[in-house]
Amino acid sequence: MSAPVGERRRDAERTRAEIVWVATDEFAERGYSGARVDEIAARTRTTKRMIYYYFGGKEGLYLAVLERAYSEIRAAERTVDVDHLEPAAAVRRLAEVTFDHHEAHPAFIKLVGVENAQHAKHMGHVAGLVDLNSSAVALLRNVLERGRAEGLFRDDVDALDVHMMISSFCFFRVANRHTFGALFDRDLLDPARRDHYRTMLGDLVTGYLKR
Amino acid sequence: MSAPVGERRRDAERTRAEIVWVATDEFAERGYSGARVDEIAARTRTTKRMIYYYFGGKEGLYLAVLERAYSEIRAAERTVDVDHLEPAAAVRRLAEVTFDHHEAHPAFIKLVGVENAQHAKHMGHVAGLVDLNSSAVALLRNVLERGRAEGLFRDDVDALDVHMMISSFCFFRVANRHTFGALFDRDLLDPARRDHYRTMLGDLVTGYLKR
DNA sequence: TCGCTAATGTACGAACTGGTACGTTAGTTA
DNA sequence: TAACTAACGTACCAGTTCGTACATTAGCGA
Repeated sequence: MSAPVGERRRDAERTRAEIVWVATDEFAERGYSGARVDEIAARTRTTKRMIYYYFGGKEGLYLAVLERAYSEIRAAERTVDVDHLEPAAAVRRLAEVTFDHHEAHPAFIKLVGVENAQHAKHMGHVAGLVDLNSSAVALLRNVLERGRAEGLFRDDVDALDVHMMISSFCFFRVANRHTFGALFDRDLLDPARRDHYRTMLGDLVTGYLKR
Repeated sequence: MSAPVGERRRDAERTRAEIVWVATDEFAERGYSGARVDEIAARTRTTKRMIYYYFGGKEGLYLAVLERAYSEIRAAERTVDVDHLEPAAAVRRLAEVTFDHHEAHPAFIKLVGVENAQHAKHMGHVAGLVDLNSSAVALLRNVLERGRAEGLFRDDVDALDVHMMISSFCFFRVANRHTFGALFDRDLLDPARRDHYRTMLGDLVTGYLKR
């Protein structure tokens, strides 16, 4: 925020963070092979040398980017408190949180696409990722269990399937907005239609769960 | 199929087709910038020179790939005949066709991802694409209209929204199978679960439409 | 205040990669 | 059958891009 121009300051943490920040945007926007190490360096206040100093290379930097991106979701997901809501409302709330999160983090969505394009071969190298996402599904599993116990939900639904259903809708809306817009002349991210889609997702999921 | 090795044959059409075929796979697998012109040439029975001769360059080749990929869906979609089915069954049938098509054409799904990564900037250059996809939605619109007229469906649903809903599910399952598998240890394309997901999609959509 | 090391900057190289100049051959047509 | 053109192959270039060798400085601890 206040780095004196032309003066050399030593601040390892800031340098690291700034590199990861810029790289996130660059990898998300241009893909793994499309991203240029020189370009990332140019957009930071430091040099390419630092990327190799801190991250070893392009791949190491990409790994750091993936790790940070996923840690940020974790923080967002933790804010959800659904225990005091009735089952249907809780499911709807969870879907909305995913909906909002996807919309607010297009760069993350793009990274998911980039990682899939590489058959998720880097994901295994990011520690704690699995536990992280599993816990998110566990939350949903509990709600479904409650709904079943109260006789409100079908008893043949799997939490992971519901999670997939919710993610599909939210992911597609953000990830494919360009081709969808080009083909059907409809901007899926138009703010005027935001509430419509949010409600639609809730209806879709709760409608599926009701017995 | 029977090109004599080491012998020079002139067959413009075959050469063109083979280049596009290989390039489809290469662009889908490695993305636009990740794909290598030399690599594509090496995997054909001709040389890099021919790519420039027929397509002008990397971008021209990519355009040809996009065009062919979309034309192939058109053919598939035309096989659907839903007029003799009752509305709910017709919608389910349309969803299943999309489901099957996505599963059978992973390279196409990847190309959609690649094109979105580039903000769909090439799509406009492929003639007839918009009409093509619009007609697919028109089919769905007719069925929904029938359902509404018979008092079976809600009257506030938009055909394009339903199309999006269906595509989301099918697209996600194929496009994100790698990260999903890595995070949750579930293979979304496991043949043993195929029918389950197909039925689930049908239930999901028809459930949403019912009033 | 004087080293000592983490942190940073500069310059450069080797390999890669899209693209092209130029030569050659197959098949058609006058 | 001679000439002409579409189709094809070879060799190469110029720009790019990841990575590194080497020089330099900031700030901390003795």
